[in-house]
Amino acid sequence: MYDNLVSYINSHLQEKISQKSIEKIKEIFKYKKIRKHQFFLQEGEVCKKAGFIIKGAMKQYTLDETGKENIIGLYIENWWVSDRESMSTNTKSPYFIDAVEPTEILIISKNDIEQKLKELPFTVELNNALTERQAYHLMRRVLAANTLSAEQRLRQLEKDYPDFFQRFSQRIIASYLGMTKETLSRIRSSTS
Amino acid sequence: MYDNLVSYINSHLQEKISQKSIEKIKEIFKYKKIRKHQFFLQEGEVCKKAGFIIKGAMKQYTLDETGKENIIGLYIENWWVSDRESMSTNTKSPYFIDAVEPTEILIISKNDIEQKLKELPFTVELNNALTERQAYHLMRRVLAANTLSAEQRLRQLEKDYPDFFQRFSQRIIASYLGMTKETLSRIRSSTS
DNA sequence: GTAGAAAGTTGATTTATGTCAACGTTATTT
DNA sequence: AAATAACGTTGACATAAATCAACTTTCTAC
Repeated sequence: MYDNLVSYINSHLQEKISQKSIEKIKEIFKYKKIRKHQFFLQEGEVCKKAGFIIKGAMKQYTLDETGKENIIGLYIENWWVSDRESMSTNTKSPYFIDAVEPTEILIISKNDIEQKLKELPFTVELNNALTERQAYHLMRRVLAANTLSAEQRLRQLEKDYPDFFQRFSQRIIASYLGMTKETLSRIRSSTS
Repeated sequence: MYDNLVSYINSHLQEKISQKSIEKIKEIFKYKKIRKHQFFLQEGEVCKKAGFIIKGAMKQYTLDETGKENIIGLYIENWWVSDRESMSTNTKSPYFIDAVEPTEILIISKNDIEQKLKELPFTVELNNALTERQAYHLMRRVLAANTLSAEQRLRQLEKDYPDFFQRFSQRIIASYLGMTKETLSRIRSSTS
């Protein structure tokens, strides 16, 4: 159950974590099943946790006045979900995060992050690596949004994250790419 | 000369840094003047340094085939410039960074970051704080690009970074916001 | 201080993408 | 298995923003 997380951690560090650390991780992270459509985080909450997806898929989004979802994050196995800004600044999150499929997740509370996780030697390095990766990824998306056409953004996603197309509906992918589902459908039907 | 940097560092930490650390900083960071249009980083280079702007303004951008600048970052006093992805992954940068005004900057080399800076107790915490802030900022920009109209994006920038409008030309701001200079001009003239 | 370049403005036109609507298909739920 | 809802496709149309071009104003460099 914790294998994914442990190998994930190892893959982001210079050296493997100790058996003792593994035990600690098993203590701190709680296994949870999340049904489809169930929320991990809701708008207005202050985010008090982070989750590591073992199995399943989730989406992060805002809702506008008309009820339309604006999807800004898609996550599958071996990805983290959280609103780190809300967590670290203690402010209400503008985001919803919910499960797109039945999902299994390892959850750690903000308290445990701050208290128990800090004792583990690898967390600082790991946290740094993850935040940096997230920043690079977001930078690419800003550049894509500012300079690429709808079709080019789609092609980039097909190349970078081909798995997404098996896991998320076109409606969801379209929103993630900042276009309508109709536009996505037309691009696919013309140049498939 | 180092005052800006020291107070910047203090403002991002729980407790003030020691006099000894300040001395160390003065040793490690080199003061440099950069003329207008001079490059801090060019496309194709592996980025080997980071800079802290004391005075002046810089822009970060890619160039497309037609020679058009796609601006993805604008920086003024008390901001950092670097391509951290290039630096940490040792890959060629796709970005140019140059000075928009005569600029004064404190530069630290990658070597010194890895060797000398690591000894200082505050750097890990600081680095984390900065990367997180960058990530939050980028997330806002992705959301803005995907969901806001040209006018709304402009209004958001006017609100968040009013200083930019005194420092950067409309051509530059338009590109940063992902629109043409003509569109920006029209928005400003209609609803000024 | 003048010449040339860059920036900014405005108008006419084009284009990519959004919106609205109708309809068939595929999933879900009970 | 039927009923319902969500998804995906297609067409007609609307619209925000890009493009192209001409022109004025402001910088910048010699």
